[in-house]
Amino acid sequence: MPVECREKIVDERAPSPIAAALLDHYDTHARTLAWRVPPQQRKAGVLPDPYRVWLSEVMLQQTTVAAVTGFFNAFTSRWPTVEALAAAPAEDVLAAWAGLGYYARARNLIACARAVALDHAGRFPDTEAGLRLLPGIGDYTAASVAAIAFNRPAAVVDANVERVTARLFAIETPLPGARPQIRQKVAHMLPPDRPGDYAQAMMDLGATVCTPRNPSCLLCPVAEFCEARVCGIAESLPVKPPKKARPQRTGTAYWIELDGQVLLVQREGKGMLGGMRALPDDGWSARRNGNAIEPVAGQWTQVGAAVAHVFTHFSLTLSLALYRGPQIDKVAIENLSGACWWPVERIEEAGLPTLFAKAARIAIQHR
DNA sequence: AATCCGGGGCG
DNA sequence: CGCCCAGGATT
Repeated sequence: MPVECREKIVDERAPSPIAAALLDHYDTHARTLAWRVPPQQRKAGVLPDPYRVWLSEVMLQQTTVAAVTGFFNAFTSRWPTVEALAAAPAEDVLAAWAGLGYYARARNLIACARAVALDHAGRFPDTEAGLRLLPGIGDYTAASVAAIAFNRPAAVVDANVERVTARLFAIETPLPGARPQIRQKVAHMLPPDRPGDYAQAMMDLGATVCTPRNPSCLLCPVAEFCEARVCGIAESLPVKPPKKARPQRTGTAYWIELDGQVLLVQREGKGMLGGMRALPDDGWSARRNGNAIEPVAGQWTQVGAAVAHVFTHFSLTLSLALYRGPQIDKVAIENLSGACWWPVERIEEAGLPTLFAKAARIAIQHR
């Protein structure tokens, strides 16, 4: 075999100096997070509980660490194992998820926990491919659980890693087109002995140093390797596609209270806020305004203060109407699909998504 | 490849 | 106020 060829092979297997610098920095600057094992144990080679890694990763999908931490602690206190979560009533899990958003995650979380408990004897698959087959686990989450919980050499690419990598290699191709190239760079740098720490080191760097705006290049452990910094274009990377305008919609929610109880409904299993408890409303959606038709005949009071709420792809101005009588038949109104009466004093426990929690708060002030 | 799906925090 | 975030499922 020619020497050049052998050298090339050896060169490709040489540890990436970037990964080495990242890991050194991680060893002294890793964030302390609720789902991580303490530094002492981590340095001793102790891996985190796959259940906790999976739960944290699902919660962290498009969601910040600050928003997740409280929910993670509440979930793991209440359901310490995947078997416990699998055995929980779905409505309890959905209610516990209320306020965290992207409720399909909660529905998939339940399905995944039950699949692991029933089909895998309570053990998460320890490979990327095995994990990828479970509900709610896509490319990113499969790679991250495989790397972090099982130390598998998986390329973990989230928004942090995309940003760090796009800057390190001055990749000016707009996302998502740049993803294959980014993924290849991440895989190429991957240190075979510490895939989990490497993934978390990249994410920590993106979260604390290589931030979207005002990156702290002076504090960056890999600044000397960063092509974007040399070019002075770090802050402009990665290039993202232009955002679409958000339509403005209007709708109405209805507060029907009788004997200290308020009428709630359960929303359809799919779509907006799917499966969640809610106030009855007039059918507003991202596509159209609500029809403002009251669910039952009677006297209604319009509350002046409406709820302004911003979703990912539209903004909603939600009006609120309070039922003022005459006294209605409790049984009759339960014909509304998924209707149930809920004690007003315990409204916090109903598991209302934030939009309806806001509306309920205003209704209680005005009743 | 596009679109749909929450909510909060930050500059 | 706009931008961002440990993305996945569906079409």
